[in-house]
Amino acid sequence: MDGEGMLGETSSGTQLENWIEEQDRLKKKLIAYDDFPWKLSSSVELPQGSEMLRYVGGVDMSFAKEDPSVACACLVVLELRSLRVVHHDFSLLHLHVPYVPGFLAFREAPVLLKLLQKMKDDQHPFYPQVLMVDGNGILHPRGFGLACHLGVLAHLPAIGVGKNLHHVDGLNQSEVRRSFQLKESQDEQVITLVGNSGSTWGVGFRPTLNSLKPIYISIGHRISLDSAVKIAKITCKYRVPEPIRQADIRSRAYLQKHQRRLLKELGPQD
DNA sequence: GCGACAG
DNA sequence: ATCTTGTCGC
Repeated sequence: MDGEGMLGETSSGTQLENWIEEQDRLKKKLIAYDDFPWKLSSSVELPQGSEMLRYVGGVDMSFAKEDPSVACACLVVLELRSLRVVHHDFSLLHLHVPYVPGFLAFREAPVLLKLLQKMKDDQHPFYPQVLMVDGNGILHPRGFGLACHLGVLAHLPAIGVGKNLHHVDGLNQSEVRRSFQLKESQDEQVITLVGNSGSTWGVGFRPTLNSLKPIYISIGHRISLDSAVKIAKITCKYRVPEPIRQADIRSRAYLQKHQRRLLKELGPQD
């Protein structure tokens, strides 16, 4: 009668407090600068032993309309130069954790981490050097979105990519659109997201001339905003960066293909 | 108090 | 996140 149960808890607020504590604890491990051995550009001579960025990962999840708790998680790895998928893996599961704005990671991170861990355990040659995440990084109420969460727990450089703006620190979509219009005469496709407090949360980015609606890039882990934007630019064939787009397409297709078996096997569970 | 709120 | 038809344009 009191609206509890939204989180499956018996005492309202307790779970949220735990989640906030967890985010604040992990946030202390966040690295907000380039912290990787590879290079983005080969314009200059390669110092001996230095490697290039070659394998870019992407993660996303899809859900069944019949039962929103039935989900498909997908991890893809693309070869940067060709933007071809060189690895993909899926996980079908039943989610018990609800989606709560600001706490997406507690719903999606566990299964995505498993997919990454599986590759690592197998010492897979295409294990990603950087991960693009369908969800924000520090562009988040407490500065620690899904991309940060995954990055820190997987010890992997990560980039947050949002298709909608999470309103934080006074930021809002119409404001971003106005900013683009002011610079529209020029070739400007990137708008820095500076909140009322003066801090920079990420950038609004219009990948193609067609896409009026921007995507929102923010730091996940072990990478600077500049590098994150560079990688977003070179992975965009369409509005959504290819690693995330492929994870999205494939997770949805896989879910549909196995829908019949899913509803029967996962449905009666619990 | 009311509205806003990644996926 | 998911539903859903057509439609405009290269």
